[in-house]
Order: sequence, then C-alpha cells, then structure tokens
Amino acid sequence: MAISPDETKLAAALHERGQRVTPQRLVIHRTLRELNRHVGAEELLGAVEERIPGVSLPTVYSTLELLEGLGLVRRVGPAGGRVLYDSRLDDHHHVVCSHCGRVEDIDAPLDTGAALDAARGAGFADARAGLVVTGVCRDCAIRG
Amino acid sequence: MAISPDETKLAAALHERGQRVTPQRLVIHRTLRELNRHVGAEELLGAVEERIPGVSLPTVYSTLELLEGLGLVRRVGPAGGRVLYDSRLDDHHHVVCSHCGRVEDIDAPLDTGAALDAARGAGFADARAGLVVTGVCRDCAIRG
DNA sequence: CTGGATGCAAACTCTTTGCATGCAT
DNA sequence: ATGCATGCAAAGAGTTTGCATCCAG
Repeated sequence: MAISPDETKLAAALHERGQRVTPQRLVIHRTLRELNRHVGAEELLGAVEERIPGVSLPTVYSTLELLEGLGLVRRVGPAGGRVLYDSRLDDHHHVVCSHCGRVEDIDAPLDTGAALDAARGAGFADARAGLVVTGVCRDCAIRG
Repeated sequence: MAISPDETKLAAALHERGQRVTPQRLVIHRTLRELNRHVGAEELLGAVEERIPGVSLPTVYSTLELLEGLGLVRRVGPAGGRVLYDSRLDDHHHVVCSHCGRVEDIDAPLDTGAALDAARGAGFADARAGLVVTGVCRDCAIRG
C-alpha cells in the first residue's frame, strides 16, 4: 500500500495521541475520503474489504469513532435509522429524505451563532451545529 | 374521560381523513401535549398506561406516526439512538448531549430560508429544517 | 355489519460489547 | 516484550411487522 499525504497526516495524529497506526485505520480513512460521500458503516466495510479482506464491522465502527475524535470525519446521522459518516470537513448541511433515508449535501449560508450561544448558555460544551432538512426526494415523490 | 378542545380538534381531523377516533389515540395525543417535552415511545407508553392500561408499544408508534402526519406532533430524532417526539409546534431547535442523549430546547433566531431553497432545488418537497446542536451537557462534562 | 385499529409476540436492523489472538511499538 | 487493536460471535436496544381479535362508524 502506497503512503499518501493523508496517511501521513493520520499517522502523525495517532502517534501524537499514543495510538497505533494500523493498516485497517489507514485504509478505512483513505476509503472514506475517496468515496467522498455519506456512507454507513456496512457500506464502508464493503468498500474497505476490496482493499484489505477480513476487516470486521466492529473495527469499522471503532475506527470511525476514532477518526471523529481526531476531527478527520464528521458524523451526519443518525438519519433514517442509521449513522452516516462524511469526509467533508467544511461547514455544510444535509437534506434527508423522510421516505427512503437518502442524504444529500446542501451548500447554503447559515448563521448558527445565536443557536450555539444558546446551547452554551444551557450548559453544553463543545457545541457544534448541524442543520438537517427533511423532505421527500424526487424519486420517492414520484413513486408514491 | 373528559373531552377537551384538543380532543375535539384531533377527532375532527381524524374524521376528515376517514380515520377512527379511538380512546388510545385521544389519550396518547393528550398525554404527549401535557408532558410538554421530548419523549421517546417507551416513556410515552409509561405515561399513557397510567390512564388507560393495556396500551401497546406498536400502537404508540403508529399513533405518533399518525399525529405527525396530521401535523400535531413533531419528530425530533433520531437523537441518541432513539426517536423523540415533541408537542411544541412552533419553530425552535434542539441541543443533544453527545454523551447521554439528553435533549433540550433552544430558542434562537435562525434563518433557514437559503437552506430550504437549496433543498427544494435538489428536488426535495415538503422541506422542513431542523437545527440540531450537539455538545456535552453539564452533567456529562462533570462526570467525565 | 365491516373494515380499520389494537394488542401480543416475534423478527429485524443496526450498533455495541467480551474475549482470545495478533501485531505495532 | 508489552499492551492496544483486531476479529469473531453474540448480545442489546429500539423499532417494525404479522396476524387474530375487537370495536368505532
């Protein structure tokens, strides 16, 4: 497996926290970045297994949690009954189809300052805001 | 059971859609309104059973879905692994503790117009926006 | 009467946990 | 050598579904 700049960055972050750099972690991170869309754990596992067979779902979950803690991945859901992860780190928002669970990105300006202040005022630390728009996607509207 | 204006309103809405007015539906609706906070299905069932014993979880779920369709209740979650329902119908937002799943209301101005337009532009109908702030609540911050 | 709503129970999905082995350090 | 990470399997939580019975209309 070739080492990309992304892998180097992840490896450095892991070392800094005294955690191990394993092939699974590198590949999961890399795969998630390359898919470049919202994926559930099972879908990600499928893509990862094409590169290194024998990876297990628990490892995917624990690695995603790790990557989220490192700020390299964002958790989108739970949306539609499953937790989704997103490799886009910039501020953006999501539309979820209330019928099929499909998720798409939204790029629109949004000032969440007042909401974040209110959350901090209510005693919540490390507050992050995520706008979720729910609606019925075109496919589901057509098919009933 | 005394009939309140709320029950009358619900009964009318049900009749209009050719659906039945059952004691379970009236009590579930009424209990949710009186609790006046975010509840999960199981918690709501507990409160409902104090009024009419023998109500089942599936009935609670199907009634909540029905009430949501009538616009008398709003679905908050899934947040923290469970779906929550809220009897507040006015525009407000939520903070979810990423550690314990606790949910509180936020009252803060938020202009979601651009996001809703973007969602419609992406083909989503009946778009509604909900801001979810995630953070660590005071209790969880203290206890680790 | 008649069909939609209910209650019971079981199934289903996704996620989390426990433990022995293996590998990064 | 050392102990964290992995893989397997099984448990767990919450939600949904199927079907016979019952009751609102």
